[in-house]
Amino acid sequence: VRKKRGAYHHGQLRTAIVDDALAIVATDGVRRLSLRDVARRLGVSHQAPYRHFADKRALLDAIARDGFAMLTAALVAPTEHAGDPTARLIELGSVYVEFARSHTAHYRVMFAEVDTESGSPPPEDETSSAFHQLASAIAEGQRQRVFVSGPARDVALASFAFVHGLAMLVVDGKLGDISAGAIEKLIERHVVGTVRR
Amino acid sequence: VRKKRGAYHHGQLRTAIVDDALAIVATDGVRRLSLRDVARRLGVSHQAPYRHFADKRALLDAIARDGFAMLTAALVAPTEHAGDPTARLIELGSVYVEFARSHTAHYRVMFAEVDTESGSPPPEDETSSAFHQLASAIAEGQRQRVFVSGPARDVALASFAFVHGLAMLVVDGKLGDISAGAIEKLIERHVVGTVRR
DNA sequence: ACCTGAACACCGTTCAAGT
DNA sequence: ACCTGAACACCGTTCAAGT
Repeated sequence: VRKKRGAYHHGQLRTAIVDDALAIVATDGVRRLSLRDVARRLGVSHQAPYRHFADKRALLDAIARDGFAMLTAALVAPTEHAGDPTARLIELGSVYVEFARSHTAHYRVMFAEVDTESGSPPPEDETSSAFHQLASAIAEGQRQRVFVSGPARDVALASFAFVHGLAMLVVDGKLGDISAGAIEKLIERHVVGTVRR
Repeated sequence: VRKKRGAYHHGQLRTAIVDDALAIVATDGVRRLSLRDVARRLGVSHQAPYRHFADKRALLDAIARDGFAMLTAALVAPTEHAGDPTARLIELGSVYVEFARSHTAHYRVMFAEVDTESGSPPPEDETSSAFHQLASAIAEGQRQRVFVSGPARDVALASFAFVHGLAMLVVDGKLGDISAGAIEKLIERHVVGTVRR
C-alpha cells in the first residue's frame, strides 16, 4: 500500500502500518521492526505513525490484541464436537498450533518478551482467554467422567504448556515443515494419554 | 564489577561484560540490552566491548552457547536413574524446567528470536543437544520395552515440546511461583501417560 | 593488548508548524 | 484531521589514535 509522494492516507494509514509491521515481523522478526522504517516504506514521514499509535509499544500491543482476538475466535468456532470432550480438546489444540503456523507474525508479537517494568501489574493475562477455552473443555470432560479428575486448572496447564511448546517450535521453524496431520497426532496422543481417564 | 576511572580491566572485561549483560537481561529483558549501557555501567568506553565481541550478536551468541553448555551438563549429570527409563525421563524434564527457572537470563537469550537472515543456514541446531538427551532416554526405554514403540524422534518431540512450553511459561512468569514439586508432577503425568506403554 | 574519542548512520520521541 | 521537518537523546559500529 505505497502512496504517492505527498498524498494522504485518508484514514487507511493505521491499517497500512499494522499490515506493514506484520510483514516485517514475518520476514525479519520483531527485533527488526522500526517505526521509522515502516513510515519510510509507506511513503509518509516518520512522525505520521504517532497520529495512530502513542508509541512503538502501542503498535505492538494493538497487534498482540488483534492476535489474541483472532485466536479466541478460532478456538470458540468449533462447537461441532461439543458433545465429545476428547475430540473437542484435540481440535482445540490443533487449532491453537495451526494458528501459530498460519499467523506467525501475530504469534511472535503476542509472545514476544513482555515489558518487565518492575512496577507494572500483570496485564490482565490475555493468554487466559485461550487458556480458559482449554480449561472449560476439560471441565466438561470431567463432568462427563471421561477425563481424569483433579483441578481443571492443573490439567489445562499441562495441555496449554504442550500446545504452546509445539507452537513455539513451529514458529521458530525448529520442526521443519511438519504436517498438520503429524501435529494433530501428537496432540491426540497427549490428550488420550494424560487427560482422558 | 565497577572499575576505577582510567583503570584497566586486565582481562576481566569479557567476564564483566557477560555478567552485566545477564543482569540486564534478567531484570529488563533481552530487548533492553545495550552494549553502550553495559560499557557505561562498567566504566569503560563504549568501544571497549568490541575488543571481546565482534558485535552485539556475538555477545548474545556467547551467552546462548554458555547456556546450552550448562543445560547439557545439567542433563547429563543424573545417571543415577540410568536403569529406570521412566524415572530418568521425569528427572530430565524436571532438570530442564528447573534450568529455565534458575537461569532465566540464559534461557531467554537461548530462545530469543533467532536472526532470520534468509540466507543463513540453520545454526547447527543447538537445541538438539538437550533434545538428544531426551531422545536417547526414550530410546533406552523402548529397548527395555517399558515405553511406547514408534520413532524415538517423534516421542521425544512431544516431550521436548512439553518441557519447553513449561519452561517458556515459567520464564515469562505466567505460572506465578509454582513449586518445583508441582512441575515434577506435571512432567510425571506426561511421561506416564504418553511415553510409558 | 587494551583502552579512548570522534564520527556516521540509524532509532524512538517531541515540538512547532503546515494543509 | 492528518501530515511535515527540525531537533534531541539514544544505539550499533567503525576509524584513527593513545598507553
